[in-house]
Amino acid sequence: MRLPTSFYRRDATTVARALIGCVLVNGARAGIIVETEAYHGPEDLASHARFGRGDGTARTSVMFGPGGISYVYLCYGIHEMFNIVTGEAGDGQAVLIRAIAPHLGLPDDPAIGRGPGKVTTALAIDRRLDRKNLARGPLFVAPGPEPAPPITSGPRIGVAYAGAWAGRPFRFWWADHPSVSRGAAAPSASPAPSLAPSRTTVSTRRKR
DNA sequence: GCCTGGATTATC
DNA sequence: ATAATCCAGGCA
Repeated sequence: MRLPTSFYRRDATTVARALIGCVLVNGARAGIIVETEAYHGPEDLASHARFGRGDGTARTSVMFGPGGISYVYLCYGIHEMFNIVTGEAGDGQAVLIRAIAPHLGLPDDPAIGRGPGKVTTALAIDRRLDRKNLARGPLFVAPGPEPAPPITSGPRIGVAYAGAWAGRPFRFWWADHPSVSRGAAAPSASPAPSLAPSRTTVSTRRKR
């Protein structure tokens, strides 16, 4: 059973949240989606859609098509990123799959799909699977088992350049799940920093 | 054409 | 902290 096209033809934020707990399948391999990010249309300064639809030649033109199609691109020259186009034709939206937990055909290691580059490596997804219809073919998403998992949201990762859009809570993850790429809830597990001896180097600068 | 900078990850 | 490594956008 796979999710129907209608599932994807909704707002990116709605789809990003709804995908948590679903099963991402590529052939004989599958993982449970535990972390996603919503990217909106041209108004979203963090989105690849921010430069407009680019008349057919642009890598991102697929984002302006109807929901339910894959969008796979190369980031930093090294990592393949897997996205699913959402909304209606013309919207320019997509959801990035940032982390999966191993399910079928994968080593039972919570780190195997922890991070967007790891997701594509684990499931053997690359740019040959760009622009594929998830309603048919070996690449698709199936509904997850009930009950729905606990979901938390927060700012997207690595988009500090996006001005006001950088801080919006468009990242969703399965609360406290070990395969989430960065500090899920970390409820009160914090600090108590006081007893630490003075550090000699002051490298407190945080880039992203 | 040339330059810049990423929706990252592993390692120095 | 930074190398690895490729492509799109911006400008000349």
